[in-house]
Amino acid sequence: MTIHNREIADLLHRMADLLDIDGADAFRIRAYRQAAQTVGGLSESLADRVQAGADLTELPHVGERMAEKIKRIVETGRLDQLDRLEEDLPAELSELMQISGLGPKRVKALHQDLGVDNAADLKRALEAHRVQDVSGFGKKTEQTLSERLADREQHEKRTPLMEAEEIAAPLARYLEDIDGVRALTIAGSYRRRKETVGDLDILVTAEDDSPVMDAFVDYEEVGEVVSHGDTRATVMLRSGMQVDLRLLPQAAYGAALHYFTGSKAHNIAVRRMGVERGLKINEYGVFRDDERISGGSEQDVYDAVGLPFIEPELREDRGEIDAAEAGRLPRLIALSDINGDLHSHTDATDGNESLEAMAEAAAARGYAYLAITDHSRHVTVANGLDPERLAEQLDEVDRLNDRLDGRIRLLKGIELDILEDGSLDLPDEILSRLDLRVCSVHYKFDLSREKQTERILKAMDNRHFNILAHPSGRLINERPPYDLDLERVIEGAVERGCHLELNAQPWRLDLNDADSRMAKQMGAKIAISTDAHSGANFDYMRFGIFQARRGWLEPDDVLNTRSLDELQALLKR
DNA sequence: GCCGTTTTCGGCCCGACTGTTTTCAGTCG
Repeated sequence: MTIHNREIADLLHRMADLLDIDGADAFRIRAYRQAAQTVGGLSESLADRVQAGADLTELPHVGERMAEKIKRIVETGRLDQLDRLEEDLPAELSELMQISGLGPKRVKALHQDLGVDNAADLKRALEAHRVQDVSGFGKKTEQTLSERLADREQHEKRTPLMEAEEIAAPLARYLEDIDGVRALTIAGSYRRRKETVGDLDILVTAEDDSPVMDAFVDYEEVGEVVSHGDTRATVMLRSGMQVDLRLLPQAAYGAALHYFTGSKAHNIAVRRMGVERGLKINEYGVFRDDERISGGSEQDVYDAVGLPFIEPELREDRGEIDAAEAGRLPRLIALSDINGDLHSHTDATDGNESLEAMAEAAAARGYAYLAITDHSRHVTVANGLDPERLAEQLDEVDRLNDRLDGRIRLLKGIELDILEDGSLDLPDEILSRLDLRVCSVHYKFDLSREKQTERILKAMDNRHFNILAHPSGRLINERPPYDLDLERVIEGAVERGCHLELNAQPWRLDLNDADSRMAKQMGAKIAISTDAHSGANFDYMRFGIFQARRGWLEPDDVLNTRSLDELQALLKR
């Protein structure tokens, strides 16, 4: 069984945590954490790289010794040094470190003084009020730990971006209405448009006498006030979302915006460039010899280190700094570049609205074209179309196109099922009458990596195959991606003149950011599609755009930025 | 443990808040 990058990253993270608890050198610990981050963010399989004899030291934060360890992990599934650490420190201690308020020192104290090795032990120790007697702990700490532990049990997942927006928008409106509040930005992964958000980091500037800090903790949705100072406060909302508010001087707003937008790895890289130039960069500004020289805008920060502005979606330390230095930052795609939608359903199958209503909704968004891609017959639960019903729909599309009089052009399409043997579930005769065919895996998610890959590649051999829909099949927080050699699938798509979808449904966002970027680099074209089941669903497009931007996509990488003529040329194979 | 057109040794981001201290350690972001 080949080991996944995620598992390698987990081992390295656990190594870092146990070293931390063991009191090892802080920079050695960080080296493991950085290497784990590199491994976790990689799209192509490290196991495959190792087998191909690739030089792993080319990866950021991976040196000779780390490369050797990763090789050993790939070969044996284990890490000797970690095994040795685990003789004295239970692996579960690493999980205790995830609990907010517990770091390496306290975890070690709990382990040594109370024999607490995991969350269940901790819960018992807290209930017996034995924690407050451990040196460095007290009654208050015991209380907060009890709350955090209970909280964690009911809410441990990151929040999808769309939900985060629904929580953030009313809070932002509430804060903006407080006396004296001037500027407000939600920073952090929210601003980087990451597919899920851990917590909200809100930055405000305000008049000196503004009651914003007090008003924040009084917000009606606040469940618990975690901390409450003059310039910084943290609350837990009743939804389970943690929110940090920071009050900043106007002059420092740009520097703070940069600092709190992150990512942490990006910030460290920028600060290091600052240090090389004799500058200190923190959330209050850019300093030379303790003298503040700028920091009112984010551009000030980038100016200080000689870089052009880097869009928040790119700030993940995935090469954006090198690209900025070389003047090769992408011109990221924007919502306004989108010219149509290539995946939508009507009430003929599992959509909620008529063909005409969908056409009108798409036209209202200024689109030049909309592909109607109802389900095919294999998806019986969705009342999938057989050849006869599809033929009827095609006639209806013709009639409607006439009535629409050029306001928008409906494309004849279908969402085909890729069957287990790699065939498509409608005959070629009817498929040849269509403008495009979107093809999906909707069942048999548990095939082996080899079989799933072959299944899709075989389907692409059919010359009617145009776009592979939601290529990984994952549902955020609900269903992991099926096992697939995505690199081979992309390669196969490029060879055959097929394309891949970035499905914009907020719970799919599939392809993800890293995979979108890999597809781009391999020369694939991507359709950003909403998979709309109602007219309102066309608004999901913005989430697809966010993910695409995080994947470094430019208008030229995307199918549905094209004019109708260009699109039709690209769909020919 | 990583990294390097100043360096193969000696650096590695840094400030706010809390609770337990009695001047500061631990944690977080």
